[in-house]
Amino acid sequence: MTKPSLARLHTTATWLLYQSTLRTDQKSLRVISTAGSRRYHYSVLAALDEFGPASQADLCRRCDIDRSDMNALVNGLAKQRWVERTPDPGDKRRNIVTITPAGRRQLHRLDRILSELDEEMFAPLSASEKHQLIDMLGRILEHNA
Amino acid sequence: MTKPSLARLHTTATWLLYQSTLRTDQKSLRVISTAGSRRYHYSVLAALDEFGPASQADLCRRCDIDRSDMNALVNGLAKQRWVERTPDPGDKRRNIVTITPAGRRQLHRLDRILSELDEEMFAPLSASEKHQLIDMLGRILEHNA
DNA sequence: CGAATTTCAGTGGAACTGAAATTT
DNA sequence: CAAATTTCAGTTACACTGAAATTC
Repeated sequence: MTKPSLARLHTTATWLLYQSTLRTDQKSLRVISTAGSRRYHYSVLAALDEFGPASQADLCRRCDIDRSDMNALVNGLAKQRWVERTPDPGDKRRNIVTITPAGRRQLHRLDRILSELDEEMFAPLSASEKHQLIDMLGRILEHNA
Repeated sequence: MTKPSLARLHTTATWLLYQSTLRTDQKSLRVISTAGSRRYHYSVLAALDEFGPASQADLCRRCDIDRSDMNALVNGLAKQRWVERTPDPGDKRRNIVTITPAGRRQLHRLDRILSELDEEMFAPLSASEKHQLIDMLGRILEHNA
């Protein structure tokens, strides 16, 4: 579909942000699901890869994901054998979640398809513009945290 | 919550776009609902204000909203007396949707609170940066339409 | 005791799909 | 007949809430 031509919607950043996300999101969800994953598989696997094994609560804080959703996420990841969930011997409340070699492969698969998609969807921007966009979004994110 | 510190997520525009929107959206939904509206009340009322009475299908095309959702939207707007839905005498398949004076007042209310919010949420950006962001998002929107 | 962790049940707005009924 | 419009029923992913059970 073409973008709406409504004057006032086109001058509000919130609206443009929402609509842009809607469109980039549809595409990214499509390629993520063809890879057998969901959106947040990426951030959880990335967190485990970057910081090592962690409890679910740690992952929640690190990825900014709700505890309920994290539970369901780890269920799904464990079913695919992309992570292992083992009880923490030092603290019986906790699970320790660890990424598996297969999980790392899936992470790299997601790395690849998502960066391809990123290039495709932001193709109209020059390299410096894209860099600037990333910088601005990061600041917006922090400001509205 | 603070933003996740994951390295790769912070360099992908798609991800930052999604996360930024998530946060700006929570706030805008909150103020919209305190005004008694839903997100798309704004675009539908704006379209009626800007282009005059229209059929539901016209509104769908103009606002890029699904026909099912448009139906529900017009139901809600009509219940609040912000629009009137009358059969088109010239084409019995169609409804003609018209904005009421109360609808115009609601539109201006939404205009006000949304532009205030827009300023607040994008406060970290300078005027020229914000202008540039709006320009870039518009191009992304068109490119991924 | 209070606080943290995991887990489960459920809610709500949103985007979308498919199909029926009517009219052009 | 095909195409357009409205309407309804239902699905899906997601963000979130509340609460229970366990452990620190």
